[in-house]
Amino acid sequence: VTTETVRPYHHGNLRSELLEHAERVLASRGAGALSLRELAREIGVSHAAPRRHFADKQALLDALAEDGFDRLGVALRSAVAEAPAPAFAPRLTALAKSYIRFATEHAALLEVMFAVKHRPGAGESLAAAGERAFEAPLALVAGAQAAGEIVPGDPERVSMVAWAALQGLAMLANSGMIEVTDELVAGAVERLVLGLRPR
Amino acid sequence: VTTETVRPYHHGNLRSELLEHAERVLASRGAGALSLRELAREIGVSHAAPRRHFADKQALLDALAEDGFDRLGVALRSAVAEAPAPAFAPRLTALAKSYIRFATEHAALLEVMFAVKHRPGAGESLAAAGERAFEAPLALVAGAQAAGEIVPGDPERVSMVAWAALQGLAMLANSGMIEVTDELVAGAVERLVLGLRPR
DNA sequence: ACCTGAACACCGTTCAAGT
DNA sequence: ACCTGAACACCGTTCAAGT
Repeated sequence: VTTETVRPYHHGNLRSELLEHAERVLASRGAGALSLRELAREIGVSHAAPRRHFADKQALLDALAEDGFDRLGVALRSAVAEAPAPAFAPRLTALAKSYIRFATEHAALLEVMFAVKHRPGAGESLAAAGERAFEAPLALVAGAQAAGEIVPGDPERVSMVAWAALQGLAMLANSGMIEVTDELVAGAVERLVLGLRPR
Repeated sequence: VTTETVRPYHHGNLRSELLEHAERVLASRGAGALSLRELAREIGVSHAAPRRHFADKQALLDALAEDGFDRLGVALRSAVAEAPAPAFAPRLTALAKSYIRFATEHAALLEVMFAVKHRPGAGESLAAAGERAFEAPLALVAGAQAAGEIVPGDPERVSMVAWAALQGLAMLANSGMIEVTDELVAGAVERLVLGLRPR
């Protein structure tokens, strides 16, 4: 009996504490440093305990990715809302800067989010989270199409180039091959907008 | 004394055999399945033997990445050379298709090539290989600029959007989030070319 | 329902010793 | 110079057993 609070046998919120610690490891030491045993050790629980909440390591990674998509969605939504002007170009610029910021500030998380092969099983709820994150960008494109600001056609198809370009910029930046500045992002968006002009 | 050839104590070309086996594992089971011990086992050498040729696992991955960049460079060079017409658009299309083909056919290798953080140390020769791979695309852009086909300016900066877009398409395809067809690539290139038009 | 402890089959890395 | 064998400190996963 010490002054410390006694750890109950039933931890109570092990799942969320695992995710919390995992995110800290991800941010500070990268995806490669994630170890279920270490997480359990730090939380003060047996190495087999996480098994109750995540079937395996991949399940934990999927949960982290899902959470990441949710947070990305919030960032993108507010970026569109807070853009300096309601026209397409300024909004896409705001979106792009927000996306690049998120990607570079959460490099390891992004790696997990876009890890090769969204598994067919877990893909269910993870894919849904991914789609939700990109609702704001899609709505922006659809709106600009309705206003005749950009080329018509399937919004997903039309916005694919822009989406891919941002994804690529983020990735190249994170792998240390280029340095992404707000200026470079603005220039890239300018060309993307030109490419999407009607006619 | 059997009919088998006797394994000499000094293997002779352990380094290249390690790389060869590693690439097979990469292609068939992904980067996560790569194990130095397993490679050594399959080659028939002790688990400590690879240490002589690769300081650690990362050194092997770096060597694989460097080789990957070399092969990508070959593919891109011949794509430009074999394009249907010498103008910018058809050549960029050929380049894009070749890039996407390489990326999707060697998904795990691409993952290794663009793994987060090109380490400061090994980056030396790896970064050089990366730059060599993109010489052909850069030359294409510079040539098109000289011919007045696309906007002037630093070729690296000008081609960044296109490069990033292709990288993004490849990555999204590899992570199973989109399906990349030749048609989609052609459409993306079309918009990129429009965005690069002078004026 | 949730967690523990021991066990299994792996890892990467190091290092004295062999040829 | 190049490789081996044993050792160290880890992993993820499984499963009977505890509370």
